[in-house]
Amino acid sequence: MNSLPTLEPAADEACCAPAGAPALGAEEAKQKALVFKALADPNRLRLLSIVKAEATGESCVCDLTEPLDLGQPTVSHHLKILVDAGLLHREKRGTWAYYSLVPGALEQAAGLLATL
Amino acid sequence: MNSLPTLEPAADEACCAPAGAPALGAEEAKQKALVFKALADPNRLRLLSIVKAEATGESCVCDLTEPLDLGQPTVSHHLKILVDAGLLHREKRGTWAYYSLVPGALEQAAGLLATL
DNA sequence: CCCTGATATTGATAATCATCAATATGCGGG
DNA sequence: CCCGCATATTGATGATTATCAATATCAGGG
Repeated sequence: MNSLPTLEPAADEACCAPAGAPALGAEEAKQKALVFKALADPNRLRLLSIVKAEATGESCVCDLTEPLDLGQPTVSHHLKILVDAGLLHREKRGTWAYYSLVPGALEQAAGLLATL
Repeated sequence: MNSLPTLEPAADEACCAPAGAPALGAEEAKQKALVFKALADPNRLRLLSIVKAEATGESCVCDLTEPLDLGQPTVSHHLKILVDAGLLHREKRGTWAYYSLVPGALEQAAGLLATL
């Protein structure tokens, strides 16, 4: 249903830009923009922050709706965007869904800026 | 006219988060989201990339409209957003406007992810 | 002093997005 | 087997946003 490589396949172009196109190509730019789009919302940044700050490394949706003062469907929606962007991992155990940071994902997102 | 601290005043809060709020606060999140909002557009990423790749370190608008296949007003609009976000610097010499990367701005933006 | 060219601004429009209410799904307990 | 709870999905609505056409600003040249 989705073909969003977003983060993982960062190595989709050769090391040397083809002569005449040293700068970011259109498709490459669109891919990178997807990650920043996911980060471009205050509530999503707070979600990442809360999950990161959790001692266990994971949080369930029920712990996330209250501090953000948002409805449960809205939080689920934001979480889905973060998962699709490759930033969060989702694991369902019983009735609860636990979200955790994808290891290295934030560092990789930061690295996107270095390779502009 | 604008009160967008965005990048520069990153030191607007104490070093230690107030007890009870270990995660990102609402206002802090909004500020950081502003920077990522500026980065969340493919054309703006390409603008940054082109300016960065330029040997002289700067580009004028006339050199930026063509590779992006966008109208001149649209490019000016995107450039303004990048300037407001603290990522680009604008200098007008004669009839031309030259844009250059603000030194360290991309690194600082990347650092925002480390301090979530 | 007008004229040309480069850039910025304004106004309008279509697309995207954040949010909520309502509903669906699916697990665990009685 | 039905019920309640946690989460996901759908549909609708209001708010942003990206884009363009038209116009304004403004420097330099004739």
